[in-house]
Amino acid sequence: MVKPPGRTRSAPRAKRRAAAAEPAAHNAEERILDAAHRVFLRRGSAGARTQEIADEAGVNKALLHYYFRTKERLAAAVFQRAATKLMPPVIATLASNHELEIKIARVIDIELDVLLEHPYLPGYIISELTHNPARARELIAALAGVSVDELAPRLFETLGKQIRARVREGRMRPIAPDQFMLNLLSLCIFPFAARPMVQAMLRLDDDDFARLIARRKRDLPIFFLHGLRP
Amino acid sequence: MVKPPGRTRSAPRAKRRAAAAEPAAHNAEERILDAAHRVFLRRGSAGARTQEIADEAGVNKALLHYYFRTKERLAAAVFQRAATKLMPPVIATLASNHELEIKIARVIDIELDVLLEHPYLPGYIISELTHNPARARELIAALAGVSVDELAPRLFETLGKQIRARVREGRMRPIAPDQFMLNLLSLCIFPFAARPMVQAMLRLDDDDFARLIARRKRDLPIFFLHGLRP
DNA sequence: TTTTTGTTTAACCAAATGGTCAAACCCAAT
DNA sequence: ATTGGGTTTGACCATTTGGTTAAACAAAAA
Repeated sequence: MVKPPGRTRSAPRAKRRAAAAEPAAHNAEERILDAAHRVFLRRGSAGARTQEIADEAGVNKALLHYYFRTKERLAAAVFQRAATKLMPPVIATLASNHELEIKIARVIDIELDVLLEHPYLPGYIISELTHNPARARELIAALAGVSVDELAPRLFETLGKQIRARVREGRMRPIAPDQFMLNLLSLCIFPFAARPMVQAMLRLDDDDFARLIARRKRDLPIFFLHGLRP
Repeated sequence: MVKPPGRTRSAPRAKRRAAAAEPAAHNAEERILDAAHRVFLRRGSAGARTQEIADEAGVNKALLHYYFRTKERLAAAVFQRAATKLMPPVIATLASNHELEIKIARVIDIELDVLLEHPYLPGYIISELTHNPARARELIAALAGVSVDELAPRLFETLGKQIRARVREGRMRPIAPDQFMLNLLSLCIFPFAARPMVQAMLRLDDDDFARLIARRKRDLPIFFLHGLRP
């Protein structure tokens, strides 16, 4: 007598219970989403099992179909959530009105902080996007609520303007804004995306890796700025 | 009466037939491996289906258990093959005795060429490594046949020596060899790893993307070298 | 207290999936 | 022509997996 199959599910609104018993806390829907996040991130959406998610959420498997109709929808929810955590900070900073040098320093600082806190996001997102290119649309949609048609041009416009100004002053070589951004993001994100490879190749434990990133946080701004000098 | 279960399978050695009929050519084992390569790359090893591989190889599903005992082993074979295509060129170049500036130019040139030919390798490898960290060992083992204990030190030693020389000449800021390599690889590989994201965000079709990479091929060496100047 | 409404579960189910096996097949050597 | 070994296949199987359903539960509304 519940949930006529096909209905869009009006979000259940339970909100009592500040801290529950066994697993963590929160209401069931959130616990499921959190568990799904963990499981999807370590297994990928093809490798993730609904049973494992249910177990990790301390919940019956059927309940996760009650809240999220299908595994696919749950995966989409997790992906959106992950992408939202990763991209907006950078976009916002790059689109801001700060001076170019400040922007660079800020993006590096912010991005590396976010990534240190969620080291496996890049690997997950890249994996997801590689095996499910359709997700790219969801990603850009989630970026800021605004469409990419609106955001990207504005971002590249201000960025390009700033670059041209620096070039006129003779303080910078010309560079296309998209290459500018690509270089910046490459240097920040890649080490995390390739983290297992990096750790294996350089024989680093987790602490070593954290130190490596800390060093990058110091060095990258200079490296990047010098790279653009005439 | 064939293949006693548990035996390691002595590699079958059929080698006649220069060009066969339907699918492509080659003997069955190779066709299977090729098909597996394609399927694993686009679906990931968790998402890949043995049936799809068999179909794409034009072969009965049982045959692929005959040649590769399990899906897991087939996946390992494909991974090794993929990793081998991607890493050795760079390693060899970096470990060579060329001048540092030449090395940089060469690595960028070679790596971008390889990646243009196999654009989805980075995404696949990162995905695989993220969801199956154990593969990291296989990777470094496949790198050159030599163990990482042997290769990495030699590589970083010559690299470090060259860097220190340049620093002494006042032509370069000091930088740790691992950071040097990480920066170089980041700038080369990331755009391919994040290709779906990049294309969606910058609204590029495949040709646009190829042009973007062509431009990088010109710009990266200068960017990288300038980044290291004092 | 009884009803009602949203939540949670145990028990099931059909389809998909990796894997097996005995038989058929092919081709070279006897 | 017969034999013998590697190769290929159709049919089959046990499990796993995403998904469903009817019933139980809990707490607020009547």
